[in-house]
Amino acid sequence: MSQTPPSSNDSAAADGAVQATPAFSPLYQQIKVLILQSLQDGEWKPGEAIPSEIELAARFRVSQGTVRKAIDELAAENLLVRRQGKGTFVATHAEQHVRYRFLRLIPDSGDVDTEGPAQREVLECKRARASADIARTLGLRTGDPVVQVRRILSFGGVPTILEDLWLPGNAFKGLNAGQMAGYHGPTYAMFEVEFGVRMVRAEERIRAVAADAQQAMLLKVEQHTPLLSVERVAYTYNDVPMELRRGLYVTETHHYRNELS
Amino acid sequence: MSQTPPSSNDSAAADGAVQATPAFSPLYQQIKVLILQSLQDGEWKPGEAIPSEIELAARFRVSQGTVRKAIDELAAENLLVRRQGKGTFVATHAEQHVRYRFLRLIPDSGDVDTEGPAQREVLECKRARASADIARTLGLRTGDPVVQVRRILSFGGVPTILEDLWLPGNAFKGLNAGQMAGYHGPTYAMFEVEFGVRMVRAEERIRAVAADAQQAMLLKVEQHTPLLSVERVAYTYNDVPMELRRGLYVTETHHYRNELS
DNA sequence: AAGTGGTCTAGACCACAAC
DNA sequence: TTGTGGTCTAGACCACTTG
Repeated sequence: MSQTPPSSNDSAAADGAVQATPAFSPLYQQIKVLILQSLQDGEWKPGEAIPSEIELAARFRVSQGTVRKAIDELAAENLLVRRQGKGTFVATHAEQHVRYRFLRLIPDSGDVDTEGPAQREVLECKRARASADIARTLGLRTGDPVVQVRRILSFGGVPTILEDLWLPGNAFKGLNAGQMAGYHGPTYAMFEVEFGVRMVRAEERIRAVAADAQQAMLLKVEQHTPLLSVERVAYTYNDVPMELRRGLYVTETHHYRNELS
Repeated sequence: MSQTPPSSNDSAAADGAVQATPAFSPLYQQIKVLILQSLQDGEWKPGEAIPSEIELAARFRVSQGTVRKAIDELAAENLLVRRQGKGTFVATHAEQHVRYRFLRLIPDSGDVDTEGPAQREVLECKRARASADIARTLGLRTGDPVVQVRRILSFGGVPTILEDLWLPGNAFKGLNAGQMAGYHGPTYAMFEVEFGVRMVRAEERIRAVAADAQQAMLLKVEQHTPLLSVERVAYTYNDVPMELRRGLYVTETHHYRNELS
């Protein structure tokens, strides 16, 4: 960790490109990258505590304040969770207060708790080969192995979400319907435990569509009922796409909630 | 600004309630409130620079680092914008890179720039009285004066958004169709300039609905076409609601983009 | 009591923008 | 050259958790 000056750019020349601007990178950003690296490498697993700020400061040969700023940013990105008096922990989808952080559909009453968690029914869970567009969004090649899942989520017995998931076959070897249905808690928490894959962020594209005959049957609504089409790409560390998900949401008694700021 | 100790709780007893925990509030939070107060009071207007960190530190009798932390949080909330070497500025909807920050509908191509800004057609702009539910969400009483606007936004000549807006009559006295249609740039930027109202954050509830006869006609689509229903409540400083907006989005060539993290 | 994160300070220096 | 925000440090002390 060079300190004086804070190395203009530590990254080894990956290719022959020459940067006109040396891209000054603050020390705390370099520390952030190092911590991120340890997270990726699984040195600290979801739910575990990472070393204390003082330990990390010693390890990286910087002041506690610099480590603090790096951790602050990682906490702001929901990769770490700070708990005063206890330590800093690797974020996980299994925590109570962030459960279903990525599920934005809530009952119109707003009272998520009375409803409880969704009931899951797995219709299909099979190995397949990636089509061209699925391969593209998952960063694979056409024909590469993928796991495909189709399921229905119900709230209070009412089928509300029909979802198709595509996952890279290599990372999710051995995923089966039993796991998808049996795990208690968010699917993403199961992915962490069973496959060591932690979803960090996601992008969604939302449209309004009309239910076709099959979709209407599965969701127990009239054909042509307007549905929310939610296409999600979820990413692990380092912006690596690890899931494509296409969902159809019934919005009779629920709505998709979003906060703009 | 009490410093030793950092006043356990400065707020005067608003009611007779006794707090079991004194609710320790860090100095920088108190500074944050003071800055927020100045923003609300219009001491610094959108687009203007606020005093330098050193000046604010002197004014509040704290160190620069404490002011910095307060400003950091306000910048993270998009209330202030820092520009190295120049100063810290009050955020505004008129800035180029945050224009239409609250409009999440983008063309499927993803290329927002080729499309350019929306064409606005104001169908209606009238004074009215708040119905019960509109009064409730705007924090008014039923029958209080409101301004109601109906308009259509088109992209490349294609009508895409049909919107109804309700605004508190007192704050938006004198708003007329000419202003709504004539202003170049985001409507929220016009609100800042003409009425001194800055929208800080908003909540949206999204559903899929079918176009009725009138909506279909106005948006030039088939009746029963699935549309995205977006109900937004926008807030100024201090979580005061200042706008209710009900929009219907055509999602044939556009989609609502959302980022989860 | 010991260890963790959280706050606050003061000072030095760097990067950027404007004059 | 000056003034702004941005980084980095070192140390003191506070608040929270656990033993």
